Amino acid sequence: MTTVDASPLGRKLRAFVALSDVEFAVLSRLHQRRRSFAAGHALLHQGHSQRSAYILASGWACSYKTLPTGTRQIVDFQIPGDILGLRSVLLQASDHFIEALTDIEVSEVLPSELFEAFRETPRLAAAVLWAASRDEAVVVEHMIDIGRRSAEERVAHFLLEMGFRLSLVGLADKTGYPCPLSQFHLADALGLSAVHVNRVLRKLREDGLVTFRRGNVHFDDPGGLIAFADFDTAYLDQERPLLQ
Amino acid sequence: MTTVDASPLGRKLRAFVALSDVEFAVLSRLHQRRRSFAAGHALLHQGHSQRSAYILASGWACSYKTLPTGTRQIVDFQIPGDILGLRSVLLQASDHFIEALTDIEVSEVLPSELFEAFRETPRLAAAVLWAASRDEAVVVEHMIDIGRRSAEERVAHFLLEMGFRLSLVGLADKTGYPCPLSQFHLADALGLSAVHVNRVLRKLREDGLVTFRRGNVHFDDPGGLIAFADFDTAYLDQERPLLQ
DNA sequence: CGTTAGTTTGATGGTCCTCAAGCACTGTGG
DNA sequence: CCACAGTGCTTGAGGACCATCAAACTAACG
Repeated sequence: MTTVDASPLGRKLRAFVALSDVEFAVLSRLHQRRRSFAAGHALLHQGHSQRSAYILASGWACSYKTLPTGTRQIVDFQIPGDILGLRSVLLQASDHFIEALTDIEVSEVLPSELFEAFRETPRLAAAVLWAASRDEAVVVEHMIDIGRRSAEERVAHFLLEMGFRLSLVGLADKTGYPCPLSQFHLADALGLSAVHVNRVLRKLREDGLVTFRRGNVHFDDPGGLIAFADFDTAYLDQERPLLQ
Repeated sequence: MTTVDASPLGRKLRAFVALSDVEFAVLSRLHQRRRSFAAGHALLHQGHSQRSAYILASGWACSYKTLPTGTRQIVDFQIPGDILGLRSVLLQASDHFIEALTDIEVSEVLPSELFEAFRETPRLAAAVLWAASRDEAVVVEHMIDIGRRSAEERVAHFLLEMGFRLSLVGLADKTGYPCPLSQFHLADALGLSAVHVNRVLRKLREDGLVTFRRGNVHFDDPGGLIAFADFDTAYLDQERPLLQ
């Protein structure tokens, strides 16, 4: 059972359902096939039909789509405890790319194993559906960022969101977190140009709100930043299990 | 069984799993509690904890979030066959609003019924997860629209997407479809101002690509529009059931 | 026939993009 | 030990795209 206890995914799912011993065991089995990938490795190609999903154990990844013009849109970043490629198991073909941003460790899950696990323990299916819903909520908030917030609010909101998500798996505290993203990554995620991201980061730093530098995010004025970005954790919240 | 056969949701889910008689019966049961709402009725309030999900039988709805500045971002439009408020059943509280755009008919589904259905027929859970994944793919494409496409491409892409989705439930053909949206709706969905939407629609009409007027979308040059918008149906596709 | 919601068009300006060039840091090979 | 390249960061100048403000117009409806 320690395997699951130690896994970020187990921790996440337990926030939604109180998992029984049997369900724990089934979840453990999904963690069997451990693999490592180097930074830059593509786990999933747009347009290919896909065999596996992955549970991210350590490192950062990102999912993105590309346009014929060569620009790309990063849809979301994945951190430990997140499931990679769930959608591409269920849909016919992958409609996006997934790439390791750092060296990562994952558990590979075959579609058959996933469906078999659902068949055995429907509550686990509900829990995975919950996790997928939460991911969608993140994507939606991301869309609000791009559609209706100014560049400055957008960057502030995004840095806070990643901080909150990382803190749920013990990878951030209130002062900040290590962050492997370049300004180009931020630009591609937030629908901005890298040049403008740079200017915005400078502004936020000069205003004493947040410092993004040398692979680290430091919240200089957490309260001020939260107020400025209108950051509300409701869409990320998980206070107590919903299903007993 | 005719109930399910006739329901747009049944049609949608059968594209993913070949449903057995038992699964059909469970799905029928979810359609029992039929209700009607008038245009403008709010089915779901941001911040409230939610009791029910709804399966949309007829009419249009939309989900959106609001910002303190008073602006709003429409996340997606729902058409017959779509599930409303699934996320708010699973997450603690609703993080968005859902509103009827036209008079609508829905089947109300209580969370307990949904979980019970999952327990009885895990394949139905997988099918619902598939439907949720597809909805997320739509939201993601929507994000690409806002983040990386010009206003003109964005409007063109959106009109094509709705056409394709509607055609899957028999509410559109290649020449166009009836559409209850105002230019304000388009603006709120696409991250534009209503004034600019108007100018873009005029341009698309003058270029002979598509006409949006008096509650109707008419594709004047479907091929040209698809090319212009770089529209690829991959993310919406459902050619054959994945699970036999 | 007044009211209201939605559409259309014009004028002005701000946000953010693009292009361009210089800087800082890191690792590599001569 | 020092070019040198590569990657990412920084700053400037000019301009495009789209927002905002404002006002007239149309259609529907009581």
